[in-house]
Amino acid sequence: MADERSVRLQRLQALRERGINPYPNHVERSHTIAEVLQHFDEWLGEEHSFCLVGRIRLLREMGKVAFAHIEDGTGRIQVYFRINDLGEEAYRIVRLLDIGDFIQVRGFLFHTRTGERTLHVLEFALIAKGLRPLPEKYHGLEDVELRQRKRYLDLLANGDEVKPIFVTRSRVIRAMRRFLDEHGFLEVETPILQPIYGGATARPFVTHHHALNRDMYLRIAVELYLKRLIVGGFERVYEIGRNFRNEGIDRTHNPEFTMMECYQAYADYEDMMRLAEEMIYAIALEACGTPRIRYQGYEVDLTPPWPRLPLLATIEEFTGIDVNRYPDRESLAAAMQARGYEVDPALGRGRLIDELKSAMFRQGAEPLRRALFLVDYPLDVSPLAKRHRSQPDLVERFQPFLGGLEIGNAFTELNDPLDQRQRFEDQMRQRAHGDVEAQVLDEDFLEALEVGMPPTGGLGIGVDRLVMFLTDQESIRDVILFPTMRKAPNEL
RNA sequence: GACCGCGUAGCUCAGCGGUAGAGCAGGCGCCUUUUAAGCGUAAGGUCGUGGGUUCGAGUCCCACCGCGGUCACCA
Repeated sequence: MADERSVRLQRLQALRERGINPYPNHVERSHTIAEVLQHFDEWLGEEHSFCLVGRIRLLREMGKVAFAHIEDGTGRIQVYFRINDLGEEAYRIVRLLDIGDFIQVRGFLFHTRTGERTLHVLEFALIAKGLRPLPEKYHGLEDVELRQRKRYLDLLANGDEVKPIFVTRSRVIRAMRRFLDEHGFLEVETPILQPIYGGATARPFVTHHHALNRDMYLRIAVELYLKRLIVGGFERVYEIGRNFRNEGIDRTHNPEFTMMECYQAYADYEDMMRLAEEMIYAIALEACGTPRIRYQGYEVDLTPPWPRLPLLATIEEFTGIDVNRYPDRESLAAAMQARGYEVDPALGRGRLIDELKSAMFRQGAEPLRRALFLVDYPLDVSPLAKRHRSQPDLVERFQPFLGGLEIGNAFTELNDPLDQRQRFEDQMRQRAHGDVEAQVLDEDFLEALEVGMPPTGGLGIGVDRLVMFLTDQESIRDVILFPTMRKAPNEL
C-alpha cells in the first residue's frame, strides 16, 4: 500500500477525476530554460511572461507555497507556486505532482530571498505523469550494473558526467566523417549480413536466413568488401559501422563495436600513418578543442608527427627479449618463460610476439602512453597485409596507440592474388589445427584480387576506443549507451 | 574460460553467529521565499537464488545467477 507506484497511480486517477489529462498531446513553450537563465536579469520582473517545460527534479511543499526544480534538455531552474496566485483548486493539483512528472509553467522571473533565480508560477499544467521514483537526489545512481542496464536512469541521475561523454562521441564521429569527406573519401555501405565472414581474426555470430535456407554471419570487419570496391575503381572509400565479434567482454571489448575502415588506392602504410595522425589530431581539435588530451592521469599530445616505433625493437627495449634471436616458436617460448611470461602452448610464433606486445603495454611504461605507431609486424598473424619491402618475414602493418590503448590497425594491403591465396590456405591450416579465429578462405574475394587491385593502403580505427581516450574513460561500456549484458535474473 | 571481490528497503550504505538498521525517496500531519528545507508521525525487507553446518545463519560452507576486477584472445 505504501508502494510508491500505487500512490502515483492513485494520483493519476485523482487527476483524471478532475478532468485533467495526465498525458496531453499539445504543449506550450515560449523559451528553453537555458535561454531564460542566460537573459535572466534583463527579463526580470512581472511585466515579462515565460512559458517553460520540464521534468520535476525536486519538490518542496511548505504548506501554502511550494518550490520545485524543473529540468529540460538545456538546463534546470527553480519554480515557485503560491496558493494566492493559483487559487485553492489549482493548488490542490500541485499536491498531486511528484518528482519525475513533466509540467509546463507560465509566470514571471524573480530572485528569492537567498538570491536564487526563480520563475513565479501563475499558471501550470501537467504534461506527463511519472509512475516510478527517480534515483536518489544526493548520491545518484552508483550501481554500475543498474547504470548500464537502465541507461535512462543513469542519464537522469548522473547526467552531468554521462551526457557529455555521449555528446563527445557524436562529435568524434561527425569530425571523422567530415575529415574523410574533405579528403576525397566516399562513404559507402556494405553488407552486415554476410555469406562468408572475413577481414579479421575473430569468431563470428551465426544466424540463419529461412527463405534462402542458409547460415549467414554478422560481419566481423568490412575490409574485404571495401577492397572489392577499390578493385571496382573507387579510389578512396570508407565505412563507419558496427562490427560483431563473438568473443569475451572486458574493459576494452564489447561484442558489437563501431569501426571506421578506409581504403586509399595508390597509397601505402606510410601514407596511411600520415592520414591517421592527421585525422585523429583534427578529431581531437573539433571534438575536444585541444590536441593535448588527459588520459588516465597522463597528458598525451596528438600533434603530428607521432613516433614510428618498429614493433620488434620496441619489444626488445621494454621486455628485454630480442625476438630476432629466436627464429622458431619453441626457442621464443623458452625465452619468454625464462623471463616469467606465461606461454600458451597452442600459440604460434607470431601470436607469441603479439603476446609480448600486450605484456609490454600492460607494464605501462610512460613512453608507451604517448601517441605512437608500432610498425612492421610478423607475417603469420597478418594474412591481409603486404610483405615488407625490405624485411621478408615482416609485413607493412602498423597500429596506432593512444595512452596505451590500441585504437586501430592498418596495412599496405596485400594485392598479389597468388600470395593472398597462400596466406588464406595457411590460415585454413591453422584452422584445421583448432584455431577457431583463423581466417576463412573467400574465393570471391580472391577472384576480385585476380581482376586486379591497385597498390592500396587501408586503415581501421576502433571508434569506441578513440572515444574512450578522448573522454578519459577506462571502460568501453562507459562510451556505449547500451553495452551488451548478460541475461538479467528476471529475464527468461 | 580461470582466479579474486561484491550482491541487505525504490536509491546510497551500515550490520559479519543471538529479536533486520540509518539517510534520502515515498505516506500522513504542521509550515506563504525553501536550498541535501525543517519538525512530528506511521510505514517499507523470502538480506541475489538453492542447498548445507549450527540450538540459532545477512553473518560460516557449497553450488548456481548477476556485476566488477585481474589474467588469457580479439579493435
